[in-house]
Amino acid sequence: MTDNAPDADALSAPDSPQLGGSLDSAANEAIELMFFAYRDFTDVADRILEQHDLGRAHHRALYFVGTGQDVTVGHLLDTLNITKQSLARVLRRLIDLGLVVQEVGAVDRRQRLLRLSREGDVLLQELIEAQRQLLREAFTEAGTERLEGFRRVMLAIMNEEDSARFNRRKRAR
Amino acid sequence: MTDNAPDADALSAPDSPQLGGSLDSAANEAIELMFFAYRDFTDVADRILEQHDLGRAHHRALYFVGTGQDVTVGHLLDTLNITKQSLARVLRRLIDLGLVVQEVGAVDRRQRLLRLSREGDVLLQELIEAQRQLLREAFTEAGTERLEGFRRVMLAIMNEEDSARFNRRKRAR
DNA sequence: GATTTAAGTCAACAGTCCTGACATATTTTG
DNA sequence: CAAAATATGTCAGGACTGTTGACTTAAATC
Repeated sequence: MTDNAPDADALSAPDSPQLGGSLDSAANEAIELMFFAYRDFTDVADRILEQHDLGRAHHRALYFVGTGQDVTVGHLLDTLNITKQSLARVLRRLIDLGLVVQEVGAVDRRQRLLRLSREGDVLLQELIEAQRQLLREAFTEAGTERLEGFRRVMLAIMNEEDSARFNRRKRAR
Repeated sequence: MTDNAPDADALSAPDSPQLGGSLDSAANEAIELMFFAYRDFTDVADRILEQHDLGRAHHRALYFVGTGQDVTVGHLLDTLNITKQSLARVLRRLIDLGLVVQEVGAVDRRQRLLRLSREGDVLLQELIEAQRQLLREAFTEAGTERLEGFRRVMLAIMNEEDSARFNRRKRAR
């Protein structure tokens, strides 16, 4: 290997110049894909939430209460990465509306186990179905053989903490 | 083909029962992938923005000013889907900080053409590089052969207006 | 010259997030 | 058992981002 061999850089750098460059332009493109796709993905739920005078924060709380088991306030704080005060306002509203109910924990009576009421579940299912429909159509349009690529890349974008959380939740299903 | 042939439903329904069910569970999974991946994707930029006392709204404005050409206030309003007032506050700050500069439009003097100052470009490049790095690593981890699947699904998730906007921007690059 | 368009601004309000402090009940620990 | 730690709830107050609606100015267009 001489100093000016074309692949001298390729071996010392993390990626070959070509691959690195193509990864870069793919990443540039993906920055916009993330922005627009996420916006449209949340939009379909936002339209439903509007009719109930609820926001995204309520959606998130509703979602993780409804799809987890033995969810406590602490679990939610952990999953959502927000402060107690932020969650309290949102949870208070959901409880006052009768969408979420609390029970004193059986093993640890300091805990408040959260679960959805029937009305809460109806709303959550409506929200989930709207996003599920969008995604089903997207998978079909893109070709279901491309689903695995999408899954793996999204999983790789997640940090370790969140991918661990994701896998825990998936295992629990 | 008889009425009770196994593929009778498959042909009349949008999806076969099995495929529909597997699409549903893939979509359920994808709902969480979208949530966690987007959060971690924005987090890497948020950490940089924090150091400059800027928020996500500033990031978005900076991004579309910096990556577009002959960007006017109207274009930005259109792309970001927010109100004039919301944008005004954010843009004012960016201009006061000297990150964005305005010029009177040459063809239409009512327009204010927006562009980044050198400092604005430095910051934007720092933000883009942080997200690009995350995505490069994700692509490598997932395997670059999976990139196309990711791209196509994300594109299919976008609504028509946004995918048209995305393609216009891409063509312009 | 009248109308439309692009942009800037003002006032006011809502939702979501934050920090920090403090109270209560309950569990765990020394 | 008393002390420390934990789970939750709440108060005060501040920041950012989004909304609506109305009005002004300047320039382009009809």
